[in-house]
Amino acid sequence: MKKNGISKSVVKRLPRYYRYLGELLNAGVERISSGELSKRMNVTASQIRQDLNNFGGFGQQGYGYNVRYLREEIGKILGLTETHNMIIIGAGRIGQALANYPFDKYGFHTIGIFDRDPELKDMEVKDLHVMMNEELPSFINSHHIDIAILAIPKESATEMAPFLCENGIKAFMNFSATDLNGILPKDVIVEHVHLSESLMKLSYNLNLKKTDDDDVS
Amino acid sequence: MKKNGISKSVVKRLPRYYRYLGELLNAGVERISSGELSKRMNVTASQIRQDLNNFGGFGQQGYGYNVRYLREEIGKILGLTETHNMIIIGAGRIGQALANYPFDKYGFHTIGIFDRDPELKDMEVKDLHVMMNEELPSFINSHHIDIAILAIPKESATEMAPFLCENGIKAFMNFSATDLNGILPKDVIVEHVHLSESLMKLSYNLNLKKTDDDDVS
DNA sequence: TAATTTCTGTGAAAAATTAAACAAACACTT
DNA sequence: AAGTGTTTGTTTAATTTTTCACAGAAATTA
Repeated sequence: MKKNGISKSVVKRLPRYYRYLGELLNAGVERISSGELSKRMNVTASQIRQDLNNFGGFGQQGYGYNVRYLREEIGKILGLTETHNMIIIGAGRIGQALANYPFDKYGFHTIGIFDRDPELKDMEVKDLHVMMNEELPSFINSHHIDIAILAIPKESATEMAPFLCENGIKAFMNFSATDLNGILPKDVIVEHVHLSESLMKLSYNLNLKKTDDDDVS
Repeated sequence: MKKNGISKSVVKRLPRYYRYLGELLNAGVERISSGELSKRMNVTASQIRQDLNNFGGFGQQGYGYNVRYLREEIGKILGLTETHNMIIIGAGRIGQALANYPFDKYGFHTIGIFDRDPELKDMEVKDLHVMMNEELPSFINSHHIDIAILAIPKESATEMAPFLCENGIKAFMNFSATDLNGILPKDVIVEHVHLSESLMKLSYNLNLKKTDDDDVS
């Protein structure tokens, strides 16, 4: 559950703090108290203070937190001070959409997009040209890749992920409907985006509300 | 945190059980014990049994769980026995990708896709034609819509979401970089997919590993 | 500059989540 | 048909997460 003393629950909340602080900064807000931030974010002030104090004391009694400074510090914690190179595996609609998504804003740069379908070879996606999977090893070898985004079906993903690991990839953002369980070295990092499962959660809550409403009537 | 006695943590795991059971079913596995499933899923057998027993006793001592039956029951709990109609707001790359995503497999049908850009009007997306936002109220009124997928920037989302609520939408899958905090009726359900934040979590873990590795050397 | 207010950092309490343990129920074997 | 082994449902314990509470530090005010 924990790694390096920081719990997953805390880490999950950091990007959200980062986002809210960015919005405050844009709005010209210079300082903010945990109490005020808690109101905006709908969490307890105590949780904000506890979360931040996992990494150090960024605030000052009687003053609160300096928005710009705190945001920068969280950025450092999240590793956003350095840029990350990414490749996208799969040049279908999802892959293309992700290639055009403004991840660059946070230093995540897509520098290659790959597919196995020869029909797609050289197709222009954003400012890139689709390459073939065969070209992956040499491309990975000649560029520093931090993250591979898997925008392919699960059958391909279970095949490609270990292959990519063998070629040096250490982190994945996985859009396929599999957990890649047991097929990757344990030090490889995977972040899952399971879209169907998000919808199922939504469906559960809809279902629940319907039942509750029925009870009332 | 809880609603109807079932905790969010449990609900979050249900779709994953559902997925694994589907795979087992496809593999022709008729029955499974919590112990065996726990090995495959990398969770404790105790947690599986606890989770399931929130909804009833689906297993049998000395036998385990019937895969098909358990999957069906979880499907019922998740509300997958009935179909859900969805509309997609935003016909950009993300919207188009989602329109073509195989959500139908689980009963989620996209029956309309909308944009505000007149250039996109009538553009064909999957088997649909892009409609203009102005047509939303009448469309919602004449169709039963369960879920609206927000595939638009945050500025548009904060504008469209309340508007859609006024027109009867009760649930959102939100891809924009906002929580829609405080602008929606409290009974409206929102499921967020924050792609940038997923990458930030990944970045955090990469950063952490790098630091750990440095410590070792 | 003294008084008052604000607000953090932190230790302790409460709540929630996860894991362990085991009795009872059933399946399977001989 | 009795005995053995398996596996659930459930209670109890451990752990984790969240909230509470407040001393003390700094800012602001008078």
